[in-house]
Amino acid sequence: MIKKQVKTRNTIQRIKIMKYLKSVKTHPTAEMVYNAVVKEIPSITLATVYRNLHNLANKGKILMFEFNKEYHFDGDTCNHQHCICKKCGKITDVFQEEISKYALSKLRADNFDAKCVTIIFNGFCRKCSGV
Amino acid sequence: MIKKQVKTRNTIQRIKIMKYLKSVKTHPTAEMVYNAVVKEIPSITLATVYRNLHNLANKGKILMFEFNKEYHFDGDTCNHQHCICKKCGKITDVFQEEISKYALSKLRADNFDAKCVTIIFNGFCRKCSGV
DNA sequence: ACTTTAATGATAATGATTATTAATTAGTAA
DNA sequence: TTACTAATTAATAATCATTATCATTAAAGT
Repeated sequence: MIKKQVKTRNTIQRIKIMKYLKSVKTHPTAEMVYNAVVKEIPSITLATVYRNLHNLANKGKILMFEFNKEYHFDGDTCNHQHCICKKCGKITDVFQEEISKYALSKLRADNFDAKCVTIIFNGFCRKCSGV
Repeated sequence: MIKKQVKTRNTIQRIKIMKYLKSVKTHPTAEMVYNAVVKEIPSITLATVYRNLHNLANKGKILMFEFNKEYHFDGDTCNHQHCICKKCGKITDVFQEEISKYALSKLRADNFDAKCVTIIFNGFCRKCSGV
């Protein structure tokens, strides 16, 4: 059960991508990340952005979730939750760790070793709830 | 705020799709639903399956969520949770309504009108946790 | 400086989902 | 029963986010 540690390299591409995600409070898609980073590294390609985002997510350095057939990335790996508006798709953060903690502590699933919980509130944002 | 009620029709395609989802405890993709239903209605197409699945999900008659770039459907709309194995992708059900109830009741989000919660436990199933 | 191999850039390929459109058909009313 | 209307279908093409391929480049250790 010894997992061979593939050593990673801190390329400027990866560093810039990471830095961008940390600087932002949104939940950008790969393309949005690309649009931001390409300003600093004109030669970077979308494929490289995807590669690095997956790499970072696998290492647990960023979060990744799917919505509307797109991956969204989050530089904040602290235990938080999301609200997604069913109408406009806007994603906002909720920082209530007790909700995740409760879920994990109450889970009774003998055949499953839960590492973390994804909690998404589905509903309507202020702007869309009156429609 | 009067939403025009588009009247739907109970086509045999829709009925068979619904019946299949109710008969199963898995979380099939559109293609899996197609493979099952095409045995009874050989002329049905994948596009029709997609159309109906979206239709049923929009009406709240089935649940729908994304995983591994695919939509998964669930004929059970009761408040339950899911466990997804990070390794093999297996999805299993958890029926602990109190977890969802707690999350919804504790949520403090002034600008968001939450209708329901999606709770997904990420980890490893028995078979994969020993690897 | 030299070596190793992870990572990149360029590009093609993949594959789930959606759009289009003419033909059907469920549901309703005559 | 028959006719009517619009929802739905089957067939098919198109979309587009993501992934694969591969020759080249460049981190990071020696």
